[in-house]
Amino acid sequence: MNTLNITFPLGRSDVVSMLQHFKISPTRQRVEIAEFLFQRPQHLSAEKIHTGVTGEGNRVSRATVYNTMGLFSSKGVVREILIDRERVFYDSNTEVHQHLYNVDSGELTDVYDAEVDMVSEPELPEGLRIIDTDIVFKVTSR
Amino acid sequence: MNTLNITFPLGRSDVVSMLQHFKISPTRQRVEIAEFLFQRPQHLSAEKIHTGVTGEGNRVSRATVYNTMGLFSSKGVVREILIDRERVFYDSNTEVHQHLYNVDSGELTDVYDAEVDMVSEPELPEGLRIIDTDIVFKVTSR
DNA sequence: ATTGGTGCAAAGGATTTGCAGTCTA
DNA sequence: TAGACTGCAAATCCTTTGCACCAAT
Repeated sequence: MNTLNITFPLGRSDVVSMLQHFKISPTRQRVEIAEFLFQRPQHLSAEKIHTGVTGEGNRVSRATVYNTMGLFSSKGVVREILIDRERVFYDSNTEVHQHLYNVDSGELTDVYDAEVDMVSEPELPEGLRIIDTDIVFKVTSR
Repeated sequence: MNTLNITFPLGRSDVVSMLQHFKISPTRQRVEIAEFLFQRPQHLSAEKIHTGVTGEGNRVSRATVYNTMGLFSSKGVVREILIDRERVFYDSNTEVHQHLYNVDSGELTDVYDAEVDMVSEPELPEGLRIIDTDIVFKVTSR
């Protein structure tokens, strides 16, 4: 996966070059969405993104948020996380890392423990290649 | 996680004792659903389960399928898999294993490579314990 | 002009919920 | 009889889609 080293937060010009790096034309809406996403590493739902971006005084439709996040995911700008039954989360943290999901609270946090990287890849059928490895530790306090 | 060694397929009496083992009262619907699930290790959506069970001549409502699968998941009878944006899958394979998800076809297959088990667990905040570790390798043929 | 991008509202579809009826201890 | 369970249909709510308008090359 084509990732970048990011120093949060990213300013407007950083965001623009990032989008160009991923061959995405930096329209106003996309830049505003990306700026919001890369203020810090975070896990956001489409709705949160929409609220956040419009809350900053920008005008972006819900449909465009979905379009844009679909585009960003497919290009590798963000990572799609499917953990919560309710909705999709988008992870603005592009570093290699894993997730801790608290099933009681729904809270999702990052894990960086180096040892996890030792996971060896499975035998793959001909012609297939791994594009992403998702590791989620489900935890409870009960 | 409280798992059992299962030899597929499970017959009605096996299913009944399994449910009792998990402290689930074996109603007619639950037994029929479990029988369908444990014919073989498989990944099924709620809709597929409903179609399959009623197709065998049993009468179970969609709501009961959802109720039952929620109950089975919470008790550890099956494992919930959230990979497909569209719907939840339930895994009747309770052995420790990982998944290969073909993003092109949506196909989900099991992985048993022993090496993957070497994954070490992350440092956990006080009072939390891991109840499940999900590892998904996303693959493509493109 | 053509292509790509956006916005709005409606549609779609999986899952949940309310509630009445049913079974069972 | 109480409590657990089920079924039906309506409601919910995230996400997608159809389509008209706008922007940029």
